[in-house]
Amino acid sequence: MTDKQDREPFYVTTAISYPNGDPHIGHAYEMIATDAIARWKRLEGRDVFFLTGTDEHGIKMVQTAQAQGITVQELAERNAARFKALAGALDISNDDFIRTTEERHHRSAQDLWRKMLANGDIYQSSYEGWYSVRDEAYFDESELSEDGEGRKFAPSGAPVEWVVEPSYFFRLSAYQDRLLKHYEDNPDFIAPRERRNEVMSFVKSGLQDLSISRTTFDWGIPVPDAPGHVMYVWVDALTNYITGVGYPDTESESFRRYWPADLHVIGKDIVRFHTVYWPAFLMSAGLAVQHRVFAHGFLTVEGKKMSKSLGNVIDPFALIEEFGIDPVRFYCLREVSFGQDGDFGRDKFINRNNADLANDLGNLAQRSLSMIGKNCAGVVPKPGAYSEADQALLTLADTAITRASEAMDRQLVHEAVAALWEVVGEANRYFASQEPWALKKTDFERMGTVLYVTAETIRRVTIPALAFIPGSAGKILDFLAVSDADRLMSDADDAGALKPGTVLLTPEPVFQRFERDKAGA
RNA sequence: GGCGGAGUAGCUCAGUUGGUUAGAGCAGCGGAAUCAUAAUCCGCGUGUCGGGGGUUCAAAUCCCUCCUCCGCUACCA
Repeated sequence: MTDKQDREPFYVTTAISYPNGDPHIGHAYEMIATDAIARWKRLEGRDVFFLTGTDEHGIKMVQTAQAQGITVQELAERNAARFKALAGALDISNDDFIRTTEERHHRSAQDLWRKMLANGDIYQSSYEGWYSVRDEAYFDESELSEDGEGRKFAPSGAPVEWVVEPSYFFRLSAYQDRLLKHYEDNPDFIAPRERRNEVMSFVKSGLQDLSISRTTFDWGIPVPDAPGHVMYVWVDALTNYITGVGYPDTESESFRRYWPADLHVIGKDIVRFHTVYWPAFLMSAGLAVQHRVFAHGFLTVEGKKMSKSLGNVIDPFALIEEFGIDPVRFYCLREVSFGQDGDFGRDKFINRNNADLANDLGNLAQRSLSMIGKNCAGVVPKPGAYSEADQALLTLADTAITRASEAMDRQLVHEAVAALWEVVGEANRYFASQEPWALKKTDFERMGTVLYVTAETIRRVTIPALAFIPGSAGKILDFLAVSDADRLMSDADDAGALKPGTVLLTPEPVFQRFERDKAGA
């Protein structure tokens, strides 16, 4: 591997999670998908910086803490630790975990504020609206209901009153044209495509200035030189992406190296914040805009929306406990079209695990490698001349790897996985049709060639699979005696890198199979 | 309401410069094989391609209309 400085940097982030509750499968999903992208880029030899973290300020944290009878600091500590633990439990390869309550982040957000202020984009005015004290939130007139006496109520049923609150505003209206031009000039800025259309029509419809400070609570980053004001959480939260690489020290090595980010992976619900507000803030502060935002969909559970009241919230820790990390990762990456909504269903999960992992890949590795173990003394056989069938399989591996790479460049993770597994399926057909167990008696040398081609194909497919199922793919590569240094995409591309004569380890089953429940939900 | 997207086998979907018998994976049924984690391989689908109308020699693929679902339509994140 070459020196870090010689490799092209790639900076990727998840959205930071709001830790006013326990992490659920949706948080896990975003981490897993982003991790797959980060790992893939590392396999390609890029110098990856992968950031995730928690967004700990804002009114909801205060409310949740109150409800639980603890301080908001205690709540933040406790839950941020759980999110951090989740990343660990999922084998996420993040390089840093940022918390917005950290001092480095306060400095960063305040500096960004000052830059926007200096640029003339922040001014003081007042925010007026219908405010519900109980909800501690403003509501639009259209959301309110009215009783017979002209009193208005929030959707929650709480009474609202007209409140005028002093607030700082960001001159978002001034950025409409620049944003539109940015979208036009950078057609890949927002993905998937549908999201781009939505954002553009939103911006075209006209932008109003944004209220970016609050005075009704103090759990936030203080606005510089403005006692009583804390920053609107989104100003604070979005800034994490630059804090994570060293802002406000724009001359730091990491900032210069990694900013602007190559990719922000986010949920579809926060597209606007990332594609309208965030680039506008950056432009205002004189910073480069991130290259791309990809919005993923949401997961339902057994076809139903996840909710506390339905009691169908999936605890990712429990899931990993029951099935292991890689099956969970694989399901999220393979079963869901990245960018669209998906469903987590127990039967579907088990089917996917059994079919693709245990039966197809796991068993293929087991049957071929154990034949090498038993018939070739555990040493990679030397292949003879390739037959048409051999060549076809080897060529398919080539094209699949290429297709997978192209898909990953567009974050079509599910397509990348599918491309690789097409090879696995074909390798099984190849193995069955070549019948090496029969060749053992009739043409021992030919058997060796078939086993070699199969093992080599497994090697070439398993290297890219490290991005998706790092633990299990790593085990298979261990059996193949592939050293850590030889597990890059360039090695997968290198047909024939598996050297005859290499002593292999005795293979063991890598994947488990699971029984489907009798009670099919 | 406005703008946008979608409706293809039980499930998830592929399939638009319109053109051979509309495909894949999973699930299901039958068979083969035995190297392997009872894994694998082969075979099996009379699908109104949402409904209706139209253009065309020819439409899942173009036009019109209707139905259904979804997203966006700003300051809780």
